[in-house]
Amino acid sequence: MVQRPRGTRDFGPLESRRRRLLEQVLDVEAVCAGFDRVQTPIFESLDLFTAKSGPGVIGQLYAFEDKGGRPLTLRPELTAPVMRMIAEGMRAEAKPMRLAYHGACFRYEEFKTGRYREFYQYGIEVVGADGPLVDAEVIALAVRMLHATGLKGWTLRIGHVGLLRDVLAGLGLSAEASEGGEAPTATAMRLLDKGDDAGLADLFAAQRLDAAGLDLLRALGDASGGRESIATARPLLEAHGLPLQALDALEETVEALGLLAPAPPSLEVDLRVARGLDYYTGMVFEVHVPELGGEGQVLGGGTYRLLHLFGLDDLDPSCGFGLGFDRVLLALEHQAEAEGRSEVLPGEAGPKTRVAVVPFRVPASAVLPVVAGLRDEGVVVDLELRGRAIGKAFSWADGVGASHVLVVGPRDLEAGTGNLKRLKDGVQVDVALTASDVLAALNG
RNA sequence: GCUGUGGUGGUGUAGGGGUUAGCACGAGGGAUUGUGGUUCCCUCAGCCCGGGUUCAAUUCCCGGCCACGGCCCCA
Repeated sequence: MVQRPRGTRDFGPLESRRRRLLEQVLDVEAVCAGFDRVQTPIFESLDLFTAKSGPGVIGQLYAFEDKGGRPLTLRPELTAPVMRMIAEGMRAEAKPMRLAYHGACFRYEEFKTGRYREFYQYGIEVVGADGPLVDAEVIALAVRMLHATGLKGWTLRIGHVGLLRDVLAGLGLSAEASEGGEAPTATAMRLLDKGDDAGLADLFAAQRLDAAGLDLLRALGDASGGRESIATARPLLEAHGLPLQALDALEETVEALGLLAPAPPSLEVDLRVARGLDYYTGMVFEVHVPELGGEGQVLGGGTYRLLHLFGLDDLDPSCGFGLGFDRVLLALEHQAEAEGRSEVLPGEAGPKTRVAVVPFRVPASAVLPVVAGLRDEGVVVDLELRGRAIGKAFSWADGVGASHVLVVGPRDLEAGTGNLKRLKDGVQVDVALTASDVLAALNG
């Protein structure tokens, strides 16, 4: 028995329908916010990702060579390919560009719930503009999308790595990497993001820095909560003579967000959010759900500089986010189960009218015109293909989820009619064998 | 990368060193050659893979693979 490769999944009819619905829900929000869908190849040049993330990523890539020896890889994410596409063919587009995308990505790593080797990402990018209003538009779209999916209980955390870097530099931490190590600021941001206070204290001691700086970081951490934390942070920064522009921008963003999107179930302005990636330069944000344990982050993004890698310095910085399609779906499924709902997304059960047409001991050609005619009208029609006995035909119709059965046997054929039975209550009527008559009976 | 638990028909399960490996749902056929979702009968189909211990392994041991969790990581 050949099995599917580790970390991959099959999606049956119900799951497929659910996935298409979720994608549609996200698309509606993206389109209404002026975003256009784009698509990039499933595989790319290996260089594209090593340029963005360093050579260390190769270990987690499905990398290979084609027959000409060209180094390629299945894409591990979608942001870099979209940036590449912009550099390659969208230089003449009106700016800023609002792009949305969805597709499979591949990472070779241990998989578990919410984490697969083949996984799906939905994302958007605003390219060619930056500032508090852009940030607000991006977060607002994320909020509107999650809101539209019906997801509950999620937490939005907004931070600002530019602000954080200012603070750390102001406290005397160097942004320069020591030989073979990471920069002290980067270490500090990682520790802050994890909430590792002891680690921070060690770092300050090792760097021979004033422990008063630690107190400031703790105070900023304590200031994290709702949007009022911005007001709390302001005097703290002022007291240390640190710049306030980033904080002002963040305040403007949060204010605009409140006007552009419904209030999230929980909002935290948390200046410790660091996202761990060094190409983020300004506002950063992420969304967590409680259902997924350690894999609870379902969305993340922010303002970043990547276009300069493609010679488009003038388009930096940009802003966007990636949404973990699989994780959002998992969280929705968990929530539906907890509430005893069988439908995870509305409408996933399929069409309510579905006609099973059974040619019973008559040539199938006698019913084919009405099958085609009904399909022309957009009715979902199943045709019995195995010449089953009448009783079995009904069992089959029930099994495929038909709402009605249209039986055409010798007697009907002679009269030019068929017998339409509504399975729900067993009501039967004879109808002429034309699409319009059957349709009328279905609606009546 | 570390670590915990588990793998019996398609699905869900019972059992257990020697068994006709049980049950339910499912699928196919029949009772019922023009009316299903009730009933009855028949059929289909299973001990994850490899090695070891043993007269004998689906059962015990080791390894692998797969699945489900918790850390590390997560562009």
